[in-house]
This record gives sequence, C-alpha cells and structure tokens, in this order.
Amino acid sequence: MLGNDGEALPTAAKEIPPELQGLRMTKQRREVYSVLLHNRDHPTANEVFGRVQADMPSISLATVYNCLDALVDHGLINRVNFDREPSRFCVNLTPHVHFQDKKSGVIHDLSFKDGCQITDVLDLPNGTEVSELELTIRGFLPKGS
Amino acid sequence: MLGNDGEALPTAAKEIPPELQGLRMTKQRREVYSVLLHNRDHPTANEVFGRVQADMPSISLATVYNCLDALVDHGLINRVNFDREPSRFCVNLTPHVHFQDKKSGVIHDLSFKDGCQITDVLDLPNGTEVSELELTIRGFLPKGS
DNA sequence: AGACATAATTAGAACTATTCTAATTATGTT
DNA sequence: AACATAATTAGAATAGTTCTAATTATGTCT
Ligand SMILES: [Mn+2]
Ligand SMILES: [Mn+2]
Ligand SMILES: [Zn+2]
Ligand SMILES: [Zn+2]
Repeated sequence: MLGNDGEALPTAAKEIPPELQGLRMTKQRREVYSVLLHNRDHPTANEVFGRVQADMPSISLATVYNCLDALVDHGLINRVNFDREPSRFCVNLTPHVHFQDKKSGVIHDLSFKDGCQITDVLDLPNGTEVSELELTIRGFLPKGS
Repeated sequence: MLGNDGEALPTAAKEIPPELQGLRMTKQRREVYSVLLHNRDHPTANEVFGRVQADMPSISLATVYNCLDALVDHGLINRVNFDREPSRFCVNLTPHVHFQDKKSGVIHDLSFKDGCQITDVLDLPNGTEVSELELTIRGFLPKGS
C-alpha cells in the first residue's frame, strides 16, 4: 500500500499531494492506517489502539494518537465528531457526511445526491470560501436497510 | 442572510414560553438565559459564567453547567460543537447551522435557502427518520460582509 | 559501513472540559 | 410551619486528549 523503501510516501502514486510530503511511513503509522482501512466502522482512538495491539502489542496509546493525528494532518483520514463523544476516524476521503443509526449504533457514510453540494441549500453570502464542513446526523433507518 | 444578531426570539425571560413548562425558573437559570439572550455570540459555558458573575457574583461554575443543561434539555437553547472545542450555546431556535469566520472568529447563524432542507441534498434511504442534525462550517466570508 | 542529525515512539504526567458527590439552601405544597 | 423535593454549591473525580522528557528508529552524509 504505502512504500517502505525509505521514501516518505507511496511510490505507486504518480502525483503526490503536497500535504503528504514529509509523512514518514513508520510501521506504527502503517499499522494504524491498515487497521482503519480493514474495518471501516469509524473506530475511536481507543478502539484503534485495541485493534493495533493484536498485531503490535508494544504500541502505546500515545503513539496511536500521534499516528492518527499525523494521518489526519496529511489528509489520509478524517476525524469525525458526534457531539462531545470521543473522536472517530474515517478513511473515506470522498465528500460525505455521517449518519448514526440510533437502533444499531452503526455509523454510515452518506453521500450527496448526484450533483448536489451542501452549500446548494444554504443561504451563504456570495463569495464565501468554505474550508471546513462537518455534518453529523442521528436517526432511525427504515426497517430492512 | 447572516443572522447573528436577529430579533426572532423572546426578549424577556419574564414571559414564560410553552417550552419552559416543567422548568423551575430559578434566579440562576433566569440570569443564564438572560445573558444568552442579551449577547448572542455563542459563548462557552465559561464565558457565560464570567458574564453571569457580573450580576451574580456568588454563582458557581457547576450551576452554570447545570443551568445550561436544563435549558438545553427543555429546548430553550441549543448546544453547538465545533470539533473538540468547548461547547457553545445558542438561543436561536429556528433551523440553522453555524459558520465561523476564520478571520474574525465570529460565529454566524446561517439559514437555509427558502423552502430548502438539508436532507434535500442527501442520499438518505426513503423513510429515514432524522432526529438530530448538526452542521458546522468554517471558512472566510467575502470582504465587506 | 559509521557518525550524526532529526524525527518518532513511549510511559507516564498533565491538562481541561465536563460530570459527579454530598452537603447546604431554596422552593413549592400541605 | 412542616415537609418533601429540587437546585445550588465547592470541590473531587472523570475521561479524552495532549504534553514531557527519555529512548529508539530512521535517513543522510561522509
Ligand atoms: Mn492535528
Ligand atoms: Mn442533557
Ligand atoms: Zn466516514
Ligand atoms: Zn446559533
């Protein structure tokens, strides 16, 4: 997935986004990222810690936090906040929002309708530059979803 | 367009709106609510504490938290979360979202375009029941807004 | 390769927003 | 007034996260 040949970044990628330059892909960071890729259920830092420990028992929680922060800062993952609950982490880099089903607790990635943006529906002054946007929803999915 | 200092809400805590049913309006709760009504800049609990202390020096921070929680639970105010920052509080009960201008730090209430809902733009399964929704945006307003 | 500089990892302490505890005080009701 | 219940209070506790400082790993330059 990501290069381990001493390069800071995946060598498979033709063009490297500027944010990713300078991310040293250590084995801890690779393992954290791999855990997130393998089970995309939006785990908390503590849940990531537990999963990483299976393969890497010596890793520390501080390192998990550090790795998650590095991956967020370099744009490889997103941090997801529901109210004041512990942050969760998401590898889906496409524009999407988060929906938690109140029955199962499962967090679903939700896309926009074709060709729609969230700003289509908002009364923003013309020329506003949106740099960060977070939308979280809770509710009940219809039976049999 | 940006409704940070609008007049859509009750201006006096003396008149008891239906939302207050079952809420004992103690002088601490009235003062906290009054502070929020008077300056609608989405203060944190600690900022509310500081403002209330001017008129009520003996109030405790725990009471401010208790009052804010009671007001939220009774639907008189909303709790607003930006990322992992301290919660802020908002007396605007109309459907709106929050936009923080990264230049000034000011948080603006943002309405939906006429007849629009946020769910109009989302790819939700038919029959989904949305019970909680929070949208926060950061960015830059155009010059002269 | 070895020497060096820099960056990441680690354990544990510290931080901070918030909640809890338990005592006191206020309020509403008979 | 007496009583029951609820709110307020100070301070302790909690929990997620960040910081500190020591150690270890990595990359670069001879
Ligand atoms: Mn960061
Ligand atoms: Mn509550
Ligand atoms: Zn996601
Ligand atoms: Zn608001």
